[in-house]
This record gives sequence, C-alpha cells and structure tokens, in this order.
Amino acid sequence: MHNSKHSVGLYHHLVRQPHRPQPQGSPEDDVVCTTHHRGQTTCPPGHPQHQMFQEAKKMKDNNHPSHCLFTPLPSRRRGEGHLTLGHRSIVKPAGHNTWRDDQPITVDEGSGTSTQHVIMIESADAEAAGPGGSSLVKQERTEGDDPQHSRNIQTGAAAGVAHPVVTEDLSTAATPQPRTLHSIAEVSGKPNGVLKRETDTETLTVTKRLLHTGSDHRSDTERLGLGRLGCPPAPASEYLLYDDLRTVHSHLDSGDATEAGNDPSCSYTPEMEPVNMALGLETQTDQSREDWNRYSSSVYSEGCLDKKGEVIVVDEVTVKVEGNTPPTWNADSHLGDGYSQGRDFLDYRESLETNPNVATHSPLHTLRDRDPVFTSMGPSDSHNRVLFDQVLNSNERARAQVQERGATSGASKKKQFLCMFCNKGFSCPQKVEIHQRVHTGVKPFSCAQCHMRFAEAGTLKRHQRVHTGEKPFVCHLCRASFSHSFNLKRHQRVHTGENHTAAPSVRSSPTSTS
DNA sequence: CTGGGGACGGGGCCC
DNA sequence: GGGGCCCCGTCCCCA
Repeated sequence: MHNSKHSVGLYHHLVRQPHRPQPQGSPEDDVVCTTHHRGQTTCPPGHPQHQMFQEAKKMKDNNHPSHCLFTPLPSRRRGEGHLTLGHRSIVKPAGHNTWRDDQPITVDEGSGTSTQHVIMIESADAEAAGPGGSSLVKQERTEGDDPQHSRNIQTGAAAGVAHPVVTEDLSTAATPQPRTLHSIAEVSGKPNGVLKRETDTETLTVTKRLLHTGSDHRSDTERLGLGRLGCPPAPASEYLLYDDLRTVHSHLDSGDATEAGNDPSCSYTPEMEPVNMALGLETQTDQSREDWNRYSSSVYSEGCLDKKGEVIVVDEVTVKVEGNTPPTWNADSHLGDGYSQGRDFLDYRESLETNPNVATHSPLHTLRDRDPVFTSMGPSDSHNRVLFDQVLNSNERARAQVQERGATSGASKKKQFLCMFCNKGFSCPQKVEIHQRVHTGVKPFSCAQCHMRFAEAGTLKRHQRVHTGEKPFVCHLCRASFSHSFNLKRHQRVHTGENHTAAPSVRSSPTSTS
C-alpha cells in the first residue's frame, strides 16, 4: 500500500494552467480540474499534477526548499485568496444537471450576490478520469471588480493561495438524488472564485470540502481564531473536508506551481486552513460540524502561539493529505513522492480497518450516519455501501476486542486518550492533539527565517539550530559537534563500534499500538 | 556517516 | 494530589 504525504496545495483539484495552450482554445487562465487519469500510463501534458510535479521539480532543482512549495506566506498576508464567507450557497440553474459553457453562477454571499460565469468542460468519461472527474473550468467574473481581484481569482485557484475547497451543495444533497453527486469547488479564496462541479457518474466521486472563509487581513492567528491556546473560532466559521471512500485523498489544493516556481522567495505556499485539511469523511450537518469543531478545537488548542514572540510564528498551517487510494484507481499516488519528507501518512483506510475505536471516533462513521451525500446513495451505490460496512464492521469487532483487552490491562487506563484517527492511546489530551497533527498535517509552528513549519515547538526549536549554526552536542572523543542530540549519540557509535542497526526498535508505529 | 525532520515518552512546573 | 501544559530527550527515518 502506498502511503504518501503531501502538503495540501500540492495537488490542486482545480489548477490554473497559465502557460499551457488548451486544446479547445481555452484562455490562458483556464482552470483545470485535476483528477486522476486512470488507465493512463503517463500523465497528460495538461494534467496539472504533472505540471506541478514538473514545477516542483524545477523549484527543487533551483534549491528551493521543498517546503517553499507549500508556504506562500506573503500571498496570504496580502490577503489573496482569503475567503470572506463563513457560509454561502451556490445556485445552479434549474434544469441543468451539469455545468457547461458559460452558465452564470449566482453566489449568494449573504451580503450580496455576484454573478460568475463558469465554463465547465467535462471529461468524456468522468469516472475514467478518476474521482472528481476531470473538467476544464473557466470562470469569469462579471461583477465589476478590480483586475487584481480577477487575477486573484485565477491564481488563487491554482496557487492554492486561497483556501480552495470544495463544498457540498447541501441543499441539493439534502434532496435524495441518487447517482448524482454534487460538489462545489471553491476555485478562489474569494467569493467570486467559485465553481460548481457536478458529475453524473454513478460512482461516488465526491470530493467535498467545506470552506472556511475569511478574506480578512487579520493575522493568521487571529484569522484562525486562535485564542491564548490557539483555540478555534466558533463553529460558524468551521469547515470540513471530506472525501468519500473512493475519493482520492490527493485531491489537494495545489499551489500554483508555476507561480511558486517563479517566486524566488518561495513565498507562495498553498496551504489550507487547518480545518480545511483533508480529514475526509466529514459532513456539515450541524451535529457533525459540532463534532468536528470539538476535534479541531483540540487540534489547535495546544501550543500554537509564540509565547516568546520571536521565533515561533503561528501562521497558516500546512496540511498534509493522506494520499492513499485504492490501488485500482490510485493513478497518481506517485505524484507525492517527490515532495514528501518525513514519514508517510497513515492510511486512513488501513487505520480504519484496524482501528477498534473507529466506530465511535472516526469521521467515517459520522459520514455514514450523517452525510447527506452518503445517505443519498442510491441502490447503485450499494456495493460501496457494502464495502464500507464491511470495513466498519471489522473495525467494530476489533474495537470490541481491544476493549476486552483493555478491561484486563492497565494500559487502557494509562493511555486513555485515543487518537480519533488511528486509535493510538496517549496519556493526556495534549499528546493526542499533537499526535493527531500527524493525521491532520497541522503545523502551527513556523520558522521565522525560512518559514518551515513544524507540528511541535521542540522541533522548531531544534530546527533553528540550522540557522544559528549552534551545535551544542559535542563528541568528547573527537570534538565533533552536532546540532541534533541523537546525531551525537549515533556518531559516538562510530567510536564504540556499536552497530546502531542491531538495537531493536522499541518505538512502535502509530498504527501498531491501537 | 551526517544532517535534519517526524514522532513520541517522560518529567518538571504551575494551577 | 491531579491535571494541564510545556520542554526536553530519544528514536526513527530519509536524503
């Protein structure tokens, strides 16, 4: 099974292709729905992921730190792509099952309505294109606005500067419409950057993300609503991302690799709001939102502020997305290989299959129980449903087994705080919160020098020795110094002749202890 | 073999 | 005394 870790924004569901001529005369600012080209051995030239891969490679070749690809702080600080809405609805013209040509989209922003034109050129075979389908989307803004704004629309989609997300048309989803799934893609971080994608496939291919919006210019901390402990804002500003079982997790909001590549400062970081992360499986019913808020609250409640005000910078959060997909349709799983650093993400499905607590903690269950899309699946989706239930049932059985074991051991008492994703137990909630960043990709700690992000404060502190050149760990035998304590210890094995590979690992993987 | 990030456990401090 | 919070040490892994 392939596990890959990406920063959100690496793969963008909708990616602008500014410099590639489109086959149908699409303008240079066309937005392309990036999906998976199943059955294709090579990525099509226009495939945004292919492009991003190339651009990322280019950046890497130019010695851009890899993280720069995903850290467009300045753009964020300029306010580009910030969403202004906490909630919105998009009205699809009646009688249209799909968006085509230049249909205006009315975006009800609550305070006003703007009209956009979305050109969607659906792929010939949406399903063949993989989850999410493949569509060319052009959007125009007819509402009078400044050119810069329009530019933001265009770039925001690709750059992920905004918080490109895909939302679900709840009003539509609430209505039983089997075989048709809806999603609204937030192309830009601004209200005008909205498109709606609708596929008529019979497969569950929804990639939906509810938006967190806020095109304000507050600091990231403020925008995130982080309080003293980085607590999230009220539920009204929450947003969720959820994929269905078949949705490729690598439907990431990409950065505009082209722009990023052109930016010598590596300042464009297509990051998402922490809560936009591809946790998948969530829906925006009130109940589930509340559940998620509880979760996200815990996620951001710890250590997100720089108490010293010097080096630990709270900023946007890089979100990692679990890129595993079923092998049969994960045509793009390789795309993340060039970018990931550190260990791979846990495979959600794998964790779900082994997670005994998934029945009570996994958003997957929430999805099944509450997601209007999920529940609206028609008979043709029964197969998916069966598979899904099989997974859940196995999880429940495992959960019961673990509970039995826990009842007879003291471990359950000592590590009573369980990760909602992998069910790993921890001794205190803070540990869980930190641990869950493994799954969520939340990295609240940003280096002021290089904007690298870290999930833990200690890691940032250690990282900064890279900049300071401090190497406090000195070998007393050879005077070699190291910035990393373990590197010293490892180095000393050279002197002792100890085979560092001989020592068995006592650290268990996050999935092995559940 | 080294550099460096990810992840986690443990301990200290404070309330 | 217990829990929350934070820091540090440690190990793993990859480049």
